[in-house]
Amino acid sequence: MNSLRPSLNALRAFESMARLGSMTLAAQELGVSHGAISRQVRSLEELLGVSLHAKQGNNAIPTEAGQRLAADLMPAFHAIQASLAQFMPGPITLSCSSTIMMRWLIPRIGDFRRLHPQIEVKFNLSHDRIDFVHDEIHLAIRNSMITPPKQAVVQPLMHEWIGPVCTPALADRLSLQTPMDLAQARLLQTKTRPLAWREWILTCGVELPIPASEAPFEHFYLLIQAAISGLGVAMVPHMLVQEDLQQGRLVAPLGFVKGPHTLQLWLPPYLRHKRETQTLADWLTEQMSDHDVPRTGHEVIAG
Amino acid sequence: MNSLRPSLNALRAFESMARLGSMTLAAQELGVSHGAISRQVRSLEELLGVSLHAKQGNNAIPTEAGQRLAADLMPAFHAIQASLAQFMPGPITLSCSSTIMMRWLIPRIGDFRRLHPQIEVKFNLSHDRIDFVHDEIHLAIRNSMITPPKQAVVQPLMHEWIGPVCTPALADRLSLQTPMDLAQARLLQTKTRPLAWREWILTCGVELPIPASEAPFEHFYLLIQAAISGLGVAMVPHMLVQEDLQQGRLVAPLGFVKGPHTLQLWLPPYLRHKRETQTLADWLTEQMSDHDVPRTGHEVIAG
DNA sequence: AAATGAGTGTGAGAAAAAGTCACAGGCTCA
DNA sequence: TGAGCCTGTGACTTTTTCTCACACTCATTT
Repeated sequence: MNSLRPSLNALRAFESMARLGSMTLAAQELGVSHGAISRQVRSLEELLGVSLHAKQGNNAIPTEAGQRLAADLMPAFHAIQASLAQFMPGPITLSCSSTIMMRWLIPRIGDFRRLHPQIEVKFNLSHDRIDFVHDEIHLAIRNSMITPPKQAVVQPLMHEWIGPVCTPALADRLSLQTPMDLAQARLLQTKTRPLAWREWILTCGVELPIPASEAPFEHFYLLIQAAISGLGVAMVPHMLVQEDLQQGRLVAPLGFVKGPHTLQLWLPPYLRHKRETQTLADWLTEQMSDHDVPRTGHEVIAG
Repeated sequence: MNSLRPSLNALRAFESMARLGSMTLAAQELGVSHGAISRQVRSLEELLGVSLHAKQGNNAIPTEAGQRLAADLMPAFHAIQASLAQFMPGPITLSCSSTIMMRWLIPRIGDFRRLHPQIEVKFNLSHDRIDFVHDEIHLAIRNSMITPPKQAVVQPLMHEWIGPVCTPALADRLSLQTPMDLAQARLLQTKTRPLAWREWILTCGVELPIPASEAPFEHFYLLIQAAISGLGVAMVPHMLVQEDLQQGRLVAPLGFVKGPHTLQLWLPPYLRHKRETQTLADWLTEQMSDHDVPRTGHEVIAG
């Protein structure tokens, strides 16, 4: 091989510059002065004998050749960064929706801390797609309606059981006994799951007009709080209101049915051997498995 | 990002060591002394806080953690190397079988040299799978029976027309007019295409015992030479004997049929924008297109 | 059992690479 | 037209990387 061997640092500097469209930003990202980037890029251009960037106004824009090179380098440096994640010290980060965090994880995480006091866990609140490498996330709990990043390892956690819940008083007032009795009720909604009622109605096969979307709540936990305050009937996954049902703050007179979605665990492949990550993944899987079985023998769980 | 930032050179040194299983070999690969590798690996281990290699006898073997890291780094450095290929000066390398080289390319390459005197072309003789990056190959002509590397861009070049050929004298002696007349003939074979006769027999739908494989030739061009010398009847692609047919050294009394294979051009994706590579690819495609149409209106070409 | 050969590890110092600083000069926008 | 950003660069410093030479370990041969 008579291969060209540009310095890896020069390639990284160029990649960063091309990606960020600015030497100054690249310098910040790499923790050096802008002059360092400028020199590295220039030395790379001299070695390759090609102009890789041009000054356009105040920005450094890659030329066409530069764009091609950068496009090839980007995934490579991304992969290198990812490969180091397994050795990164410090807390491991679990990404989940704020609702799961508030209503499911916080009540249970103490158990994990007790079992594994040496593993520090951080949280990232999000319910959508993420960049595992950039955001330094180790695990993510996601609804199956979100498409996972293509390299992610996806493990099923539990089926989602959904049903309408409200305060005992409201259930009484509406004399909630069949789905039809909901016609009188105020049906509460969330922005994050606008199809919740429709999905339940389809799954149950009941005849009920799909409720108009009046002032949906931003988050599931606000919706649940509203239901607890007696504002109306909420369509929620069973796992989020288990405690409220036990304590009698909420009732589910129509029970729960297996909804169309599942909860999944996403795991970036380069962390599949990191011990702490696996420990947390195993614990989550075990905890979730409690929710996966209806509490009665039937498909419908009595609230 | 509090990211760990080991030096890229240390990562490359480690990757090379892990891949080659030896610091000395890694040092040779990277053009430095073995001491340099030893230091780089040690500094990486200290930074990550993990032992990445162990001395086993006289070799440096990666630990399990080391193997995981190396497995992630390997494709990344491979990609970086590949990304540079488009800027590599010097000749472009075309890989093809020695037979295509001898009987198709050599007679025609002068035309390319005339059209593009500034593009220097080198040849790599091989008819099997290749490593584009390691062997620094820009283009490969391959039969469709070979599976391309998964990232390669594959372009069809031409259908392969196959048929039996021999000297005019032998054709006379056998009074070759129908496939059945071949029953008396000595049917020549090659190691590189043991199924040639069977494929032709199947394609034509004739009834002919598949010939026993006696002393097959190593290469197609030896087979053709044998046919020219009157040793027997060879089953060959039309493109390889075009000239011999024109000059009357060989005849094809049974014509040619479209065989089950095609010729393809393989192109590594990171070179799809290198101008010289594209120029050669276009020329090859154009030259080959002449062979893709039978010279009569029928499926069978008269020799 | 000692010698040999092939490999890795390391201290001291040399060489090379990368970076800093400070200033020059260009562009944009109000 | 001048403030605010940006990139480019000469001179110099700092950091990284490498070499060399020798120590040491292991496996194999004599």
